[in-house]
Amino acid sequence: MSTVFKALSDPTRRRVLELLRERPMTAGELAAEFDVSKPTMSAHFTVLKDANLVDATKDGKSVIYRIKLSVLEDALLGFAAAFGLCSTSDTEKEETG
Amino acid sequence: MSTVFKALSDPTRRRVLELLRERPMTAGELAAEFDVSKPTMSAHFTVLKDANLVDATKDGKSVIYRIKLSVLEDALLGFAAAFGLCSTSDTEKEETG
DNA sequence: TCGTCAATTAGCTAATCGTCTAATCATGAG
DNA sequence: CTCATGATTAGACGATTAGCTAATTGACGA
Repeated sequence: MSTVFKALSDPTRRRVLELLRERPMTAGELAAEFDVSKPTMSAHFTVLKDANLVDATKDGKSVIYRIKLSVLEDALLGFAAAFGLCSTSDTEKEETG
Repeated sequence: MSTVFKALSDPTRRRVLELLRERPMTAGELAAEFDVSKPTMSAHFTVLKDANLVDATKDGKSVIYRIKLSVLEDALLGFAAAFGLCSTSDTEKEETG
């Protein structure tokens, strides 16, 4: 949980996720969208991988990154539901204490 | 946005929010729930205040903290909605498109 | 086997974070 | 005013973070 929020706390990484929401992209394609060096982007990818928010698969010389929406959903909506902020079908509960 | 996610990235601060979800509490009451020093807790409160996730009001010698659910909701659900994970503005309704 | 390209690792720096103790501020009681 | 209490500020310290350049790895094509 901490790793997810930590990953989301950086604007660059949030933007990466938004880009991946459109379609899977290679590390190079993603890096081209930002003003920082490729090694820096690689570090961001590692943070996202550690948070289990993206999936990396090798394709020839490239690495294709895909967003894992279910993990993002679990973290965000699960946490929100704990505060009664969202009704995720089965996650609604009544804290009687 | 970054400040909110950064605030949520620490387990102590998430727990503070969960406690405040039950009822408003003073800094001392909150600090008593954790194993860290009061100045450390005060620093956590500052992070939460900077993220606009809590509100602090002075009451005599004490300071009462209250959660600002609407801000948490805005950040979490707003971001989730950007990924099609939750309905945009109707928390009652199902997906409207 | 080489050379090239995509990506990551290695090594470094500056800044930020979480934590502590000690000191300070602010309020209410005597 | 003086003291005690609740809370924050000041200052320090180790760990982590985001960033860079340079070097390395891994997968092609010639």
